Amino acid sequence: MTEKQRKILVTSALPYANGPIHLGHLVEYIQTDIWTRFQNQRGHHCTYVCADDAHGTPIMLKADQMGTTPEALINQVSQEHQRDFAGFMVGFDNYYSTHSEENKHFSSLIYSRLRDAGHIDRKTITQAYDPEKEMFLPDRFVKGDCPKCGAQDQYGDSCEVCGATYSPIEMKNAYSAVSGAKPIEKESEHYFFKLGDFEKFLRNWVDSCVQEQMIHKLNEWFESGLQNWDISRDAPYWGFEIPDAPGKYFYVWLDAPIGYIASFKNWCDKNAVDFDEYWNKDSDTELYHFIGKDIAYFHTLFWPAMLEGAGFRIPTKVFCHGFLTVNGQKMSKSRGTFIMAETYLKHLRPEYLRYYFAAKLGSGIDDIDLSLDDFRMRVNADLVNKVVNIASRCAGFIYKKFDGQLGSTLAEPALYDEAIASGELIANAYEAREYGKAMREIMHLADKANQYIDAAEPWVLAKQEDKQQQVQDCCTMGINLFRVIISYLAPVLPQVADDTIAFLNIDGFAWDAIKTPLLDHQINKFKPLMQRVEESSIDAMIEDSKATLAAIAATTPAAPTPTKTELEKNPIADEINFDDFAKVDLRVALIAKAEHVKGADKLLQLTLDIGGETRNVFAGIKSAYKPEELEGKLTVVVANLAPRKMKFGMSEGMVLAAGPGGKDLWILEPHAGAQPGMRIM
RNA sequence: GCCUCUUUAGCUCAGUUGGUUAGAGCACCCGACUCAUAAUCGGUAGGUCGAUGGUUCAAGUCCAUCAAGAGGCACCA
Repeated sequence: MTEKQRKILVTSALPYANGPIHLGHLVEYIQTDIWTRFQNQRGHHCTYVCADDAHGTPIMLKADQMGTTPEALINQVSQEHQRDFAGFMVGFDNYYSTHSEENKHFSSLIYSRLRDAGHIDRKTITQAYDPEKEMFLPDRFVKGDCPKCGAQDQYGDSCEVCGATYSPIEMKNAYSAVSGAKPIEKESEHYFFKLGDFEKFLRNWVDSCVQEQMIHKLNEWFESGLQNWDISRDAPYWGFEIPDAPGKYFYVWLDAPIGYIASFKNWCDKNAVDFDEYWNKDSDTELYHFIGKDIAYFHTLFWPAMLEGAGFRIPTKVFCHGFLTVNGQKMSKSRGTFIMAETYLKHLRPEYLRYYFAAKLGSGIDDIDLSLDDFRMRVNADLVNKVVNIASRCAGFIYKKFDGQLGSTLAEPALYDEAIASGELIANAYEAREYGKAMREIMHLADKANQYIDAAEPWVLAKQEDKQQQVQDCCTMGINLFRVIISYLAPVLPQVADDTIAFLNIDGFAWDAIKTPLLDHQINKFKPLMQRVEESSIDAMIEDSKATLAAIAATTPAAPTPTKTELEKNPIADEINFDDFAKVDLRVALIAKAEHVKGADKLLQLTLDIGGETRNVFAGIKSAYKPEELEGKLTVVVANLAPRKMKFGMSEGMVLAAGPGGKDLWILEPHAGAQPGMRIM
């Protein structure tokens, strides 16, 4: 490599310390980890730091709810997070917490520098206040009825039903989601960061430092004007107290990105690295932040402005990625597709997901989809059937016939050169975060290798006494191609890479090492490097996910919710297509006869006329209707429901009714004019 | 409501600044092979590039409108 060694610091967004890591989070950590491993493999000095985002109202309240302290909560969550990241082989150089001395120091330092430079303003604002809990309420902790459409139980900032936005003060029947008390308005002085001071700087910065797609978004923000940013919160608040303002605390988003600095500083102190070289204003090191597109505002506006204003270096680039959908839809708890990292790891190997994400990731901000069937087939086909197979089919000959000794020449040097030559293309793709492109290129090489072995036919040669040398040579060729391919895949598959190092008896996978082929070299016995993804494992993971989430829901204390809409009590079922609906044959039915059933507490026996056919149906509506109220009326029946044998006879259909039960039960009745037997569509 | 992104073969995705018969992998079907974790190799087949208009000698590629999906709209985290 002619390139000089770069010094790079990368970060992933700090996960919030009030919940577990799920597969959506992992898109980012895996993306960043692959990039970091790639850079180091290339011989650069790339450091990857992260931390838990450990402050804010939600953590304070959750700890309160659980009867513990915020410190205890964030310590526990931090351990879980680190366990999950380690499980997915996300190799942070340092994983820290925003609740640290370093972070307190840098938060105060940056704040004071901004204040001294005149970038901090103070203003008194009116906010919702919970008189019972004696605390100010963030908008999302106020609930009530939408002032525009009247929808019940909406959040304090916007209505999910009509889409209106408003202030919690405007809501009707507002209540605190914390205590249930009626919030009052209360004034308080807040501290503001004057983002507008940096507009010119930011407009400049943006052009070179974010993806093209993000520039549109940022321009939109510029057009609508940069507003001052409220960076203070009143006690009680879980965070750092503002140095010159007792009772005021830094808003969690002020100290969160500073956590990048703090985590790095913590690592520098432990490893005797020069912190200033990386963070001084004139630093020539590189700094990259990998983030989700949802937090772009903070990382592309507030964050560079804060750094600029406080005299630190600014990020080289901010890389945004999209969100994860599962089977084409948002992750869903009821569908079992809201999969926690921990749950995944109980059933599947982390590298499967690392590869699948890599195969789908590009440099853009598009969402990526985890299609579980595709996941299984893709991983099996690419990694097991293609890549690992190369070693598997060559190693046996080398080990059995030649004592594990590779030959002294490459049978097909042109093919090897071609594989080496594509390294540049692959490296460029990794560098540009076009992992999908890199994976395609690598798989193309794997195809070439399998084609080569097929054409060389070592299994035929092996049967001929005078062709033994050719067997050794062509398998040596195959093993060398395998080594090249695994070298290219090493950032994505760290464990496979390590196992391959042991198998091939080599030092490692420095990027340029493969330029020298492995000849006259002793290798070890081949052990399967990766097993197939089984459909049953995926099914088990989904089931486990559902069970895990149900268990969590059961142990989480319900927040006070005075009123619930019908939809909240009983959410709409998963979407079906028309064909699914058409399977249900609904018919207008005339209740020809209705009578009590002897010995039944809840049932009425109905004789239904569905136009030329009568049905006997037992309906559990005795608590709400008298037989004489029903006779002669029309209703709706599911006509193709399988008959069910009941204690009192066969029930040949089901009458449709709504309501929770008891007296509150209402059967459906079509408008006048409908005729028995008509199909309802 | 405003905005961003996505929509290409059954599935998952590529398609550079608009230019000859739209590509890959997987799945399917046919054939070959048996070294390999029932892997591999060859071949066939499969698309009016979300819809409708428009610009152009020429559009998957540009413009407009519409539809579907994901997401954002900061003083929420």
